[in-house]
Amino acid sequence: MARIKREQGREEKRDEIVAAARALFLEEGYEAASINRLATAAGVAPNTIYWYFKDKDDVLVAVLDAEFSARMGEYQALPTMSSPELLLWVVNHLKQVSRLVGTVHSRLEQSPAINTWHDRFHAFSEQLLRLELQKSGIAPQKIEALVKISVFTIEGLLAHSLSEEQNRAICAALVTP
Amino acid sequence: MARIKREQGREEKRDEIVAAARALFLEEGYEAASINRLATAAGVAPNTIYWYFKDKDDVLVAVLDAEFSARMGEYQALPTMSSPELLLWVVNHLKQVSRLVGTVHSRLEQSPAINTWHDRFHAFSEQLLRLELQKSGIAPQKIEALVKISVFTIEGLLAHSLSEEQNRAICAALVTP
DNA sequence: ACCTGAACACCGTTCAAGT
DNA sequence: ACCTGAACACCGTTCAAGT
Repeated sequence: MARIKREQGREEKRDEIVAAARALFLEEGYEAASINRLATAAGVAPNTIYWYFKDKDDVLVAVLDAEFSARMGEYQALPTMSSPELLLWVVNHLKQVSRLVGTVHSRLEQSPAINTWHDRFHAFSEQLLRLELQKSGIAPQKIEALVKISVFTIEGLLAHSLSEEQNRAICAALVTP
Repeated sequence: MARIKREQGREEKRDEIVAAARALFLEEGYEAASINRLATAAGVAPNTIYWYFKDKDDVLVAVLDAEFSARMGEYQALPTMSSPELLLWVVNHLKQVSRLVGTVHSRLEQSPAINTWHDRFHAFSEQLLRLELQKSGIAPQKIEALVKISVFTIEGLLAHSLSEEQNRAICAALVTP
């Protein structure tokens, strides 16, 4: 009993740190959000972070995991859409966490953990896109190239923010050749 | 006379630091290449760097400028190519400095100087691409979207390294819809 | 004008010590 | 098991002092 209660307490504390980290990483960016500031925001001593996480990148992975499972629910509850509409929805949705997307790309080289997370996320996203493009009747031999081009375009739209009209035109041009 | 000679000496010293920085940034990455290591490589004291450059990002801008003007010559001396061939040439060429490309994107938020350089480079590259696409007879109303998609795809190919065949297929799919 | 030694305020992380 | 104060080795940058 006591053991179970203690375990729950641990999970909750961890979640608090993750929530504080998500907010800080989005508001100030990963680099500017020091362990010191994060610890203050979460109400613990700086080195306490290391009781719950291996290092700073491990905190980032936890934030990404939480974000991913939170947003997957919304995706699955989505009504049927055309392919360009769907792409635009994804772009606008990810735009709210585009700072995290940028951080992931900038940490790829230096953190194997982030790299692994990134690979998994890409494989997952590409599979979703592949199914979507198959449904919309694209020529099969072009699908693989189009999947990559679409993913790269989504990343580009997130990194260099354009107007809503430009986003729309680009998503439309992608899937209607 | 003496003044001119001293000015040349300054330029040469600056160029030496830039050359050392280019090598270090490519070998170890911008973040890992500390001012200390850079100073050692260039044979000066760490704070001497600050006599020639405003800050570390200013060194990066100097490296980018040098790289840009060095590579522009090769581009202009290029024989006539089809659009997909040209895209592939650019990708393979930029791949040799893809670490610099990644660094630029990861510093965009934190450095106004890098941001300015990045904007200029994008404007320049997009103009080249626009002319190229006009020559190859793409429908005019689709050119702007295709320019962006092409740029984003080039960036994607540099960031996530794929096989040569995949690169070729993707470049071909881009300009032959 | 050019260069430096020494210091500054920070960073992520570790460790011995407490409960 | 959980948390901390104090320290470690680094970082980019600044400044007073030298030539």
